[in-house]
Amino acid sequence: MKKPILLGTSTATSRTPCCSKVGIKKGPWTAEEDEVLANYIKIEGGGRWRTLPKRAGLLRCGKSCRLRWMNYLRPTVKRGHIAPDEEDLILRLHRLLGNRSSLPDIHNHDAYFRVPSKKARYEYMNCKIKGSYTVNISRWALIAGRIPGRTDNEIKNYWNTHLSKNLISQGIDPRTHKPLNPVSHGSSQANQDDDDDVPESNPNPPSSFKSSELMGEKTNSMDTTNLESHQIYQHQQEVGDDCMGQPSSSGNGGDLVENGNEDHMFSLFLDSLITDNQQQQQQSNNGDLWEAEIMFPMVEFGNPQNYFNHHQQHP
DNA sequence: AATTATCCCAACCGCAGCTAC
DNA sequence: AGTAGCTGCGGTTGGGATAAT
Repeated sequence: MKKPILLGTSTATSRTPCCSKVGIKKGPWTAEEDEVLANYIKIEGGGRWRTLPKRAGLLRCGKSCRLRWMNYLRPTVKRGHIAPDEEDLILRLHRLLGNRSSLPDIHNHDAYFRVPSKKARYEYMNCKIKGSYTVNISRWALIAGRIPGRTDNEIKNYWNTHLSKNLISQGIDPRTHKPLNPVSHGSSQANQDDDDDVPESNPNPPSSFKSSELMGEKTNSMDTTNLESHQIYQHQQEVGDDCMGQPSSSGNGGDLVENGNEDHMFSLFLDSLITDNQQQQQQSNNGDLWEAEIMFPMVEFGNPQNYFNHHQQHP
């Protein structure tokens, strides 16, 4: 159901709609519109979405243009079925990243299991570096960023229509990746959290897992030499916001070089998590997700570097 | 063959934090 | 400091495609 418009909020009252509803076309795009949009972006570049439709001569709102470009018209977008290895990666990344509401409050580790404030969540998801460099690492975008040619919308749709149902049919809560009926796995674990709405992603968060260590997911490059020979991992560079090389409003084009080391480190860290998660599943009796979750060893590592070092020492 | 049910995904919507002024 | 506009995200919907009856 549609959420009610909160007229009392400052944003709701002050914001003008993204487009004038009068004369704006909605619904499926025609081939002609696609051509106009693609040609325009090819020549003029993307960005400035609000004014782009007028400049391009389209009777669409900017958001619609952006969405059409990002999810369909971009040359790097891959069409077709999700491959099994892609599906596997989506599952593992979703387990690692959890639901949006389970993202840890990085500024208050004691509150790790509580639903973080939206502010904290935003700061976690858009790690702000040195006041000018923000990198969006939201869940679907992050997952999509690991799968070349796939968009966050596609990943999200695939999750909602396929993977979540598969998990439910296996008796697994797709939100928490834990059994829907936790009794069979021991009540102490299942009921340790009084707040039923809060998934228990990582019972032992890294103590120094701070924002500066979470960055660069969508734009970084990576060294895959020490990782599993998974073809997917090797094309991460394609994933970035390819708005024709224009920096986004959030300043993605900022301190990439300056932060390259941390950027690289986080990428390696995430890959380590993925690899480790896969190993845990293999070791846990044909992929018993519940057992693998319990065994997840983030507690051993105070920060991503330690975690990564460990994996290099114990591949 | 016709009708109904279900699936799937492209597209829409509102929200919230950002930057610019 | 306050406000307006921009961007991008997650959640949701509508309708076409397909399957079942």
